[in-house]
Amino acid sequence: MTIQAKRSATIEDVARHAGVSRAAVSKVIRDAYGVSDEMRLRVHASIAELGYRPRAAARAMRGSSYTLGFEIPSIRNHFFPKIITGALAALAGTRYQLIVAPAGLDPDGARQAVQVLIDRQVDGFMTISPTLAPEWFEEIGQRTPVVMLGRHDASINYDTIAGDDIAGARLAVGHLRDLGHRDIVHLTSTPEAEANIPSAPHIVRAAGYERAMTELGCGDRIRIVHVEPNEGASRDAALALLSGDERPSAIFAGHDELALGVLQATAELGLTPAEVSVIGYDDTDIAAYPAVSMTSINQFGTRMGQIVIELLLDRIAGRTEPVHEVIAPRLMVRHSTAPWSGGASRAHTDVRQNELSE
Amino acid sequence: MTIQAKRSATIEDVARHAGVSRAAVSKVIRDAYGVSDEMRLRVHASIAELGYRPRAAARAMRGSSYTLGFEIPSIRNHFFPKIITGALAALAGTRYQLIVAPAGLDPDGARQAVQVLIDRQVDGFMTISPTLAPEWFEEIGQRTPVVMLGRHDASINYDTIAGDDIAGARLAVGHLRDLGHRDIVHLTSTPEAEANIPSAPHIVRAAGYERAMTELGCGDRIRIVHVEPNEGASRDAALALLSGDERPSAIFAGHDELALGVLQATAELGLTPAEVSVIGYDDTDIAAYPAVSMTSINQFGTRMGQIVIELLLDRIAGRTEPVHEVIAPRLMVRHSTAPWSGGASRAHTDVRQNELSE
DNA sequence: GTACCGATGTAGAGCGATCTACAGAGCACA
DNA sequence: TGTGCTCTGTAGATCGCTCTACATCGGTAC
Repeated sequence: MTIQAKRSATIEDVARHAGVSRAAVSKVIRDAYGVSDEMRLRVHASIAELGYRPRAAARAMRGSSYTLGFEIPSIRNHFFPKIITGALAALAGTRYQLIVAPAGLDPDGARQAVQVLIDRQVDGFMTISPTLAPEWFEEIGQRTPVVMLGRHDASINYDTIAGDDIAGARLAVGHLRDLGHRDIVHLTSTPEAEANIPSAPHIVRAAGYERAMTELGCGDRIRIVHVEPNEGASRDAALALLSGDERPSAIFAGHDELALGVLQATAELGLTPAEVSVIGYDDTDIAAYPAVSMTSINQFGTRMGQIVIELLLDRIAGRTEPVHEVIAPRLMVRHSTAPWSGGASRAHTDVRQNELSE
Repeated sequence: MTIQAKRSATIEDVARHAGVSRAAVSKVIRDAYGVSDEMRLRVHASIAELGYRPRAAARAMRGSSYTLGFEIPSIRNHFFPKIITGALAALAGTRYQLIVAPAGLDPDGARQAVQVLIDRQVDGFMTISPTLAPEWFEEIGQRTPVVMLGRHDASINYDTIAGDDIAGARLAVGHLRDLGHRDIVHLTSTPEAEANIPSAPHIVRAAGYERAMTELGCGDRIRIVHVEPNEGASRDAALALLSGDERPSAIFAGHDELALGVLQATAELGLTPAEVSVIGYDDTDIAAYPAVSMTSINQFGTRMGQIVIELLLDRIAGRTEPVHEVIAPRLMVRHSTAPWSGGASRAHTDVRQNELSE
């Protein structure tokens, strides 16, 4: 054991150790054509003995980095880990690795995170950026496989995968309607920028809400409330809404975090689900937690993560036509929704547990 | 304009466009010594015009990649996002970027994730690996700055940052003791491998529990139950524990996820906090959620994330002596703990020693 | 006038892989 | 025996940066 910190082995060291050329070693580690069994064995033995690991940076200079990247907005949203879990499972057994670039805190964080991935020369990446321009991704998509998650872009140079937000909104409104609710408010978080991207999930959900309300005979009750995308703001908005004159009988929130804020407000006001039902979107684990037990729309995030990987690997393998996947959502009925009491003070909360989850 | 998808600009293009040498451009983008103001301006103008971005891979070949990496175990644990949030804040304004390598699903996932980061030649990384050998990190630490989070290793080639788990356990036990509880069981998740790392957080918490129990006059009631680290297993174990003859009056869980499983069990058995109090560790956001309202130990994860970045940047700047940070935890009292009712429903008899062994 | 000096810029090697082009061996077939 | 083909393995260029060594230049000191 030498004193100085030894540099770790390079392909050159392996080649010398095995008594072959660098190119030969390269072929072996890439499983490329033109290697005899005997050679393969010898090289693998040397690799093992020297503890050699190819440097991703050097590989990326000419070939591929064997790295896929995920750009993730605010990591505190519990929906995203589901996607990553699914992706990791799909990646097991391939030679590809996953890195995650969390969007930073400033407004331009998503774009920067995408740049981080491109700068690292990932072989493909997934992005969840409701606010970035499609044109930008069209351009990037010409060079690097891209999957956009959540948005329903009609892209040609990149793929998309999204939940069927129209159907999801329909499920939510339909469920409330079945329970006798008519005054259903939609609470959504639409930052200014997102308003420019009509294919963004929240925009589509809102459109789905309007359509469902109309189809179910509540077209005259359509009411959409916009709010900053955090639980506190949602609670405040809900408090105002629920203590005003025109109290709705149900609130359909654009995602679970908002719905949790609403639940907080109903708790503070002492309102039961029979008086004001609440339904979220994403079915994050906190919604499923028994003490919370919030009705929500499940988007099958784990499955989405798997498909993202499949789409990326397909593109890497050469596919050029765009694919637009849409996943049917599913209603998860829990205890935050109940038959409308008709405006009476208190009513029973019947127990309908739906324990299936991811 | 040509038809083919244009390759993005390289340093060569910028140099030509600005009418200077590659080396000059390199100096400008690295803010290195020996650049005139006039030159800096010209180069920056060309960079902007061409939309040039240096490739991380090429930089990593000779210099640094300006990338820091975080190895994160199971991303579904809500504690880790806090750390990342803190790190992102500390990173804003520096030239460094953060990438995250999620540990895969197989048993060796943590090691592989660390390798992913090393292969990508990050300039430094953080790891949360309760089970990997210190020797391995001592060796890596000679070449790359490493911060180990959670473990109390007495390392010399890498830094550590951890909550004061002895103090945390003391807070938990002390709080329960103050409420009149004596039969306090410690529920901990210790996979086989972790048992070999005495500095791992769960091991230290368990030791802290024993010490606190002894100091607070409950040395004869020490009972430690091991369980697989997931909510379901925890619930099952709690159900068994709470419906057995020797029902404890309180359960101190090694982390929130386990505590949530216990809460589920107490809910199913209809036990109130006055009968069986529950306390967790990590103070994840689900614990703070009003409907859950679980007493827990806060570890200041966001602050930890900041410090991790500071430690890494310090090392990169040349520090060689190890630093071992310890963060004092804080008790967050909520509604899952309450003064002991005195065992109204059942009397507790003798208490056996725990079954911890090898 | 010569020597020295600091400041600025350039030339060219080098990082560790991949990839293209090609050489040599072995074999089949006319 | 000569030709052509497949199969293995090698040589050497190359990717886009950084870094070391050195050239140049104007100013100052002696």
